[in-house]
Amino acid sequence: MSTDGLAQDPGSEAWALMVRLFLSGRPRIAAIGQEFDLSPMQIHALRLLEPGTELPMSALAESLVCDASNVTGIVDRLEGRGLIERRGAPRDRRVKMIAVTRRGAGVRERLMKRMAEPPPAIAALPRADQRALRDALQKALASSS
Amino acid sequence: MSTDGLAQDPGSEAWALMVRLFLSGRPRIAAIGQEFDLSPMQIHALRLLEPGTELPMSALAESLVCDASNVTGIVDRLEGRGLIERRGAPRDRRVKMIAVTRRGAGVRERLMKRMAEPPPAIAALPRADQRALRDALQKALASSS
DNA sequence: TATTGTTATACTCTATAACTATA
DNA sequence: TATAGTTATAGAGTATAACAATA
Repeated sequence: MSTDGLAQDPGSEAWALMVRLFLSGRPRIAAIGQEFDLSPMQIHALRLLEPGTELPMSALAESLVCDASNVTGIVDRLEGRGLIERRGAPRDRRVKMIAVTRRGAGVRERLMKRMAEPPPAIAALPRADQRALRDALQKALASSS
Repeated sequence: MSTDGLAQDPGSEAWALMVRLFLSGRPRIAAIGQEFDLSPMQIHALRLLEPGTELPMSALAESLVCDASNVTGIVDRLEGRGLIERRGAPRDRRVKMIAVTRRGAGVRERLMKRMAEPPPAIAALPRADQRALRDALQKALASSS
């Protein structure tokens, strides 16, 4: 007789806890988005555009894991607010390179700083536990990426 | 001279790694949704409706962290597919209780099982690290919830 | 011919406000 | 009058298909 049929091994248990942590953090993410008046996808796109670099629309679509046709609208709205801009590519006149504007870079930096703040559940954890968490995650991501 | 201005303390570093893990896992979540032809919010709603229990629309709205007006549509679509049903409440004829149907319970169980599978990065981790991860997360969530 | 980005279309999620039927 | 849920509306994300310009 199992209890609820889930979470047998420590890996699954850890994963279930991470999902819970993220679901409970949804309001916080939404609130940060409202602070900057940016939708989740706009945040995601801005995050990908490091100042001083350019990305073609196609690369943006791939990183955002959505169809290229959606990127047109996402870029339109960010460009409409002066946060990013479309530039022509030197070799191929079909492609458009996307880059943050100076204003966009400022917004991006403040936004990234807010997003980087760990949620209360993590921040309140004793340093030893934070380190254990960090080390295990570092190991996990080192192997996959 | 700092490296990139972020991730000073272990808590922030751990959080940044978790965000990375979740962002890299987006395609996987999207793929699971497609398998079942369910949108993220439909998945979330189905997850909340444990078989044998009922929830009023208002409770669903609160748990989904969205306006009550949205729940009407989300419930409409799940009900249209026969996965959940609206029932009258005994005392107050204004409220509608939501519950999974027998078919919905079957879909829900298969769905939850797929979602519970940890991503490769976690699954490939040595058991000792999985346990360290689980224990730290357990501690974090115990204090906040 | 093939590819990059756009447009057109249709569906889902989102919030706000106005509405109904109860209480 | 207050509350539970609905409807109306408008904006944003989503995929598919058709299209223009360029390769």
